[in-house]
Amino acid sequence: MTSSEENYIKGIFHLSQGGQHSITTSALAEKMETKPSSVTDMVKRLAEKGLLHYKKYQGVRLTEEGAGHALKVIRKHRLWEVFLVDKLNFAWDQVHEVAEQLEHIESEMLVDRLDALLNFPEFDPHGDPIPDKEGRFKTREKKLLSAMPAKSRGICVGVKDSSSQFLKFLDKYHIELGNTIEVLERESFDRSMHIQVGKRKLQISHQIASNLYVKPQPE
Amino acid sequence: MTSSEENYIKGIFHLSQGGQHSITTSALAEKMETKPSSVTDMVKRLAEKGLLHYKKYQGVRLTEEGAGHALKVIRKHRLWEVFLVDKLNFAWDQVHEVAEQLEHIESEMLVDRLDALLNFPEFDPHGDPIPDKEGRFKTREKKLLSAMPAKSRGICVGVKDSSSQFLKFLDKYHIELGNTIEVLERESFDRSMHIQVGKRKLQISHQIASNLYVKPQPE
DNA sequence: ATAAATATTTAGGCAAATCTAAAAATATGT
DNA sequence: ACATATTTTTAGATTTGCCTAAATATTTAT
Ligand SMILES: [Mn+2]
Ligand SMILES: [Mn+2]
Ligand SMILES: [Mn+2]
Ligand SMILES: [Mn+2]
Repeated sequence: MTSSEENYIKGIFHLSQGGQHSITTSALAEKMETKPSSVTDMVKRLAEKGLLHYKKYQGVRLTEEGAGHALKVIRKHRLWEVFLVDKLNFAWDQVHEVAEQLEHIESEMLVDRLDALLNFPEFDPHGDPIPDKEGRFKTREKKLLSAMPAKSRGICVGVKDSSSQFLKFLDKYHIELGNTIEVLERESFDRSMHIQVGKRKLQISHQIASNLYVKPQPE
Repeated sequence: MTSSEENYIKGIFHLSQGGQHSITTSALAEKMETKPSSVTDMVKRLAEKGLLHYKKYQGVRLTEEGAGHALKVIRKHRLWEVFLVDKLNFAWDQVHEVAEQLEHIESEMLVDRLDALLNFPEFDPHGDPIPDKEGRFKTREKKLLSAMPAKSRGICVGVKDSSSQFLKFLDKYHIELGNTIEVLERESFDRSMHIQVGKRKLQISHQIASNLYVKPQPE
């Protein structure tokens, strides 16, 4: 399987996580930053190889085999991200591009040994779950901070937007995965929020709150 | 630069180390395990990009830029080999294939941090020198064991053949880089040698002796 | 229900990297 | 020197992955 094929499979997998049964040509074209005609070409090849189901004008859906392959690529991507952060001291906004390359390296031994070196991490630096050898991964209860009511608390467990700009913004305000965040007050006018992170109080816009995942805490 | 282009540049660089001024199309075709006509195509493209000098029927020679690029790829290849052996416990006969893939990953930060993680190694698991950031590398005096006279001693510092079969053969007889090897006697008939490795005495064929490099020791 | 807008596919082309077969240049042997 | 052998290049095809423009199917709006 080529890198390009793997990227398409991964793109389809991610779009499928959004709940849709079938992924349209145009949605996939947008995701892959390519033209719909190129997508049609590629999905025909992938259907040929048994990695997805494709009927003209009906969009695509991964086969078991296709989804399995997607999970392997995602596993590699996220393990490499952990490696870059934990072992090479990359910042969490610097790892994605390199992981995009490393995820295509073929060697089962490499992946498994890397997994062991990193102590079998269950989540990547952005809070996304890492599939194990069999493709299984932990899910955890999480809600967008923007969906949390006033007076509630949660632990920051992930980001929805993992762009370098957003991650650097979080760094600037010292918001990290693992922090406890309490919602002090919600402004209905602009949907901004007053929150407390550890001892610090700050006000964040809706845009920020709607890209941070928290695990709601009791009490 | 594509992986394929990098592989050609690396192939030419290695052939050039054998002393020839100019590398012929057929020599390169053999090295790259491809057809001469494919080589002609590729070297035209590489000449176009300024990575090598090419005149029809005259063979090729790397430019400064081409050689510099080759050194970068070789640096990455050998650093990754060290990583696989030192950090992921690969055997020295298992690293080459994976390093062939990893050497094409593009990220200067990755290479430099990896170098640091490994404590700036100067030689790879097969005894080959690792170029530094500027492309400079240590050379050390080394001779083929087959060229050592009787009663002489040397330290095993490298292999000429780094095929998995040869490396596994050395493992089987517990011959490792760093071992002191003494030549006890040379058989002129079949050119086999009686050697002493540490406390152990053994007899090795010319084929083995002519693929092991030693650094001659005084006395 | 029909027309207009939108989405998707097809057709035809291009660049990279490979191949085979044929042509051209170079090297070798008597 | 000249014929023969070898090496190298060219010509033409193939596959992957992409493009643009045109054709076709589907969806939406009147
Ligand atoms: Mn990523
Ligand atoms: Mn990630
Ligand atoms: Mn190697
Ligand atoms: Mn090596």
